Amino acid sequence: MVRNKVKLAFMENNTERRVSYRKRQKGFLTKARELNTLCDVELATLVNSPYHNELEVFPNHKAATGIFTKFIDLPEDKKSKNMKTHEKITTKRIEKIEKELEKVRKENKKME
Amino acid sequence: MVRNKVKLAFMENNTERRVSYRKRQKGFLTKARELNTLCDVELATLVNSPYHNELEVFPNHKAATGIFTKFIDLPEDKKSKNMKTHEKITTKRIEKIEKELEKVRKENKKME
DNA sequence: AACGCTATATTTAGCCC
DNA sequence: CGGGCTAAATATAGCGT
Repeated sequence: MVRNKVKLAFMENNTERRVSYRKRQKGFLTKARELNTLCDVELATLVNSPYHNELEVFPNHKAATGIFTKFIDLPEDKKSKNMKTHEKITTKRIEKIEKELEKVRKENKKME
Repeated sequence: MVRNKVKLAFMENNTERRVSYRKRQKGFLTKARELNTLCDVELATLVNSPYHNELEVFPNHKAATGIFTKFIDLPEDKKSKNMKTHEKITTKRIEKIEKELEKVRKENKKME
């Protein structure tokens, strides 16, 4: 992502991975905070890594628990009110992801 | 964050907010994916917004449910200082094993 | 191991269609 | 509205301490 591009794959070097983790974890939380504040959406994240003792939770333990609980308890049928619409959305999302995947693959090839 | 800086506050303009949301949501998921892949940590996110019908879940419904459940079920006493010490020991052990793993990997590469 | 620095890669606000 | 473009802001890999 800088100086040299980094291939999107597990970083095998322990030291580098740890340093990268610390930096990226910080950036990730910043992005979460920005999205949350600017657009006022319900957002929670959870990171469990061997690099810190406690879990990294956003925005905080209580709020995250609330959001997660609501998600887990969500009955199956609530997840697709209208199957056709649901399928359409899913298809679109898959197309998007496939495009991104293709992009990433091309980028990775370039770097080799 | 570009052209003009944006104040870290709720965007009052509906259209701008929606556009910003779409862009930032995409960026946020990318960052989650990168952190997850590069550092191989247990990571889950959940975004519920009025801008899309479904919840945005990372990495997927099943994995997220698992991670969230584990988090919610975590008993209070697991957060005690004793536990932290224990976790520290575990972390150290993991570090040791990882170093060994790295060593082995290097040796394997040499042999290729 | 953790920090600070900086050169680049990446993200994204403001526009245009 | 949703997609594409681009300039400017940010994030971060590699390196020195």
